[in-house]
Amino acid sequence: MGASKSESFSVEQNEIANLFKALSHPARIAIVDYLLSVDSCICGDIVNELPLAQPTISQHLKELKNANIIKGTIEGTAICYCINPDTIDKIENHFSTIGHKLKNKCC
Amino acid sequence: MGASKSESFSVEQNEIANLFKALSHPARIAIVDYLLSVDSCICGDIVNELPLAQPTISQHLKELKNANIIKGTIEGTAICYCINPDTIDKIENHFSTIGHKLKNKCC
DNA sequence: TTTGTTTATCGTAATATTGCAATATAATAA
DNA sequence: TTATTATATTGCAATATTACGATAAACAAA
Repeated sequence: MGASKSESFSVEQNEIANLFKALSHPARIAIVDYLLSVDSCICGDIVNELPLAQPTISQHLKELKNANIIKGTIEGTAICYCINPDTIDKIENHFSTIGHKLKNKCC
Repeated sequence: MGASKSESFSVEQNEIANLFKALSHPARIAIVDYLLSVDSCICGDIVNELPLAQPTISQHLKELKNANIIKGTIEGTAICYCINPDTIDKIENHFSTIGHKLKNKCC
């Protein structure tokens, strides 16, 4: 035992939990912050922006890509990453729904 | 090696990552879902609602409490948990900010 | 007091995550 | 072709998370 009992929960609950898991590390938050801070989507210097080794950043980028939080397209020799607005919308909607449900309660 | 290099990132980045970490497990999403589904905040039967042992649920509740996502107040012999709207607001604002930043870009 | 009920903590095994050196891959430039 | 540059993958050690049985703590009821 020790593994997450994900099969005991709904597909939706697992999906949203996986989205949050992708954002649950400060390095990945920093990557998202950086992608938002540059004007265009053309990047390829994330490695120089973060205090982590290249393989580590590559791994974090992979997790963000798997969760559909960022998209990467090949741009010559570099890869151009940018944020996937659809996924951001999805998370926004999740919290907007929670917010509405909370208004019908007192706490 | 192995441990997260959280000290390399900003306080804000660590804070928001910790919020997401608290929500990055389907059991904790299920707990939040359940708290939203009951009409009042009076609960104490979460253990019967989830397919996990009581110590495991107690541990998940503790993590949600530490992240300020839920609040617990003693209600006689049971404990009454409810969602902390301030923290939900905080996360909503985070994504609303991201949404606005994204509108100034093309992807 | 004793009993039952509810929640928390301890201890531990199974599993997952994190970080990086070494290496591989892919594409361009010389 | 041979560099050079950018990114990905592999392998592994360190650490963190997850789950739960056993047990404790707190408290109301009998």
